[in-house]
Amino acid sequence: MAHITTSVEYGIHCLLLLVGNEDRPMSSRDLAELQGVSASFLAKIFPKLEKAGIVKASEGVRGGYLLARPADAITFLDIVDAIEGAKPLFDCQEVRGRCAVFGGDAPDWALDGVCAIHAVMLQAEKAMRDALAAQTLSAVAGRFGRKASPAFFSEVSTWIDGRLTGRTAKSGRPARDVPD
Amino acid sequence: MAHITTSVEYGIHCLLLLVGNEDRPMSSRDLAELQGVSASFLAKIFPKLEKAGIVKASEGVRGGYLLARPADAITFLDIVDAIEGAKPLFDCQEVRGRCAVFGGDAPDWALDGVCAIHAVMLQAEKAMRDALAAQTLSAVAGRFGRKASPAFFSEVSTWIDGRLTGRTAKSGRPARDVPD
DNA sequence: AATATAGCAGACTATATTAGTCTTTGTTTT
DNA sequence: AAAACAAAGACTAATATAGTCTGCTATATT
Repeated sequence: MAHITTSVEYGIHCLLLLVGNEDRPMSSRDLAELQGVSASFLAKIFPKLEKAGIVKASEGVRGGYLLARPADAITFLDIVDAIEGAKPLFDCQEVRGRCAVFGGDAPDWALDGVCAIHAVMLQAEKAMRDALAAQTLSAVAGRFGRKASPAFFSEVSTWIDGRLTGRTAKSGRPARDVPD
Repeated sequence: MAHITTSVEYGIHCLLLLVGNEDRPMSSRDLAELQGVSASFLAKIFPKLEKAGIVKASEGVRGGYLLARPADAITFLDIVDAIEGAKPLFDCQEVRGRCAVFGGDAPDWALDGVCAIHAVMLQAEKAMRDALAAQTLSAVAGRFGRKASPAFFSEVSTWIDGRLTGRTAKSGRPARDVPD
């Protein structure tokens, strides 16, 4: 699989939907259905985002998730690290110490500091992480907003409202379904 | 596993040993033993480096591998792409088209161009690739050379010579073993 | 010419990770 | 009390990686 996983992709899509949504928590189920992805899979992603302080959860019937911070204080790097746990781009096997001429006992100069190859990889990883850190949720949401049709956001809002008003009032059925 | 694999790590270690080795092909077996890694695993890596034009192979008894180009014309990116086949950092699932408000038929504006999230990931990937492309084999070899003990290179050279003179002369036994 | 040593290709195994499901528990609103 | 939520964890399936083994062809040395 790719280094940046599907979990991150789903997570970011959800967080973008939460931008500008301050007072109406959204459940992971609704977020999943709105986007056509697996609800039980999303349910495993959000606790990680919560532990990282990116979203805050509220339990109970009208519970759900909201952004825990302003969208311009959440970077893509924050999200990637929250979900994937800062996994390294490269995992050095320390081959340098195994050279046969050392006869199983590598000298100090050979093991001192970071392996020259590893150093290059760390530099590349930093370049990637810097690029991710330069992108905030609000910037990307803004970019998308400029592209989306004007009607889109109100349609989404209506969809969510339909979801919420369908709750508890009558049955578990979403409000889009034909009422009796 | 990490995105940049152990195969790449082994490959680069071997290529660094081939820098400055113009007229004495080294077999993948000797490269493996010199570095204490699996010979059969290395044997699967080198054909990829050859197809990419990074090394050239010679068959037969005194055969092996040499760099196919000057070491300052081989970048880490060349090596990573040769071995891993340019695999993407991020594999976009095109979630944007599945939004429930589209009702299964996403409008053009939603699918136009590259997904906003994907664009960020491509930018991060480019930053990483640029960093890898900026590092040549000769630069890293030079950096290592400044760090290594002066005796190291002649010890390695002696080890290789021992390997080669042991060939064919008597048996498969390397020349380091006691002669009769 | 014979042989050992080389590259190369492909089948094979083991293990780890990822994507995804399902069940249980506890909380909160209505 | 019932329904809707979060959260935790056990579980499965598919894929990728690391690594082994076998067989084939080519070639330099003897």
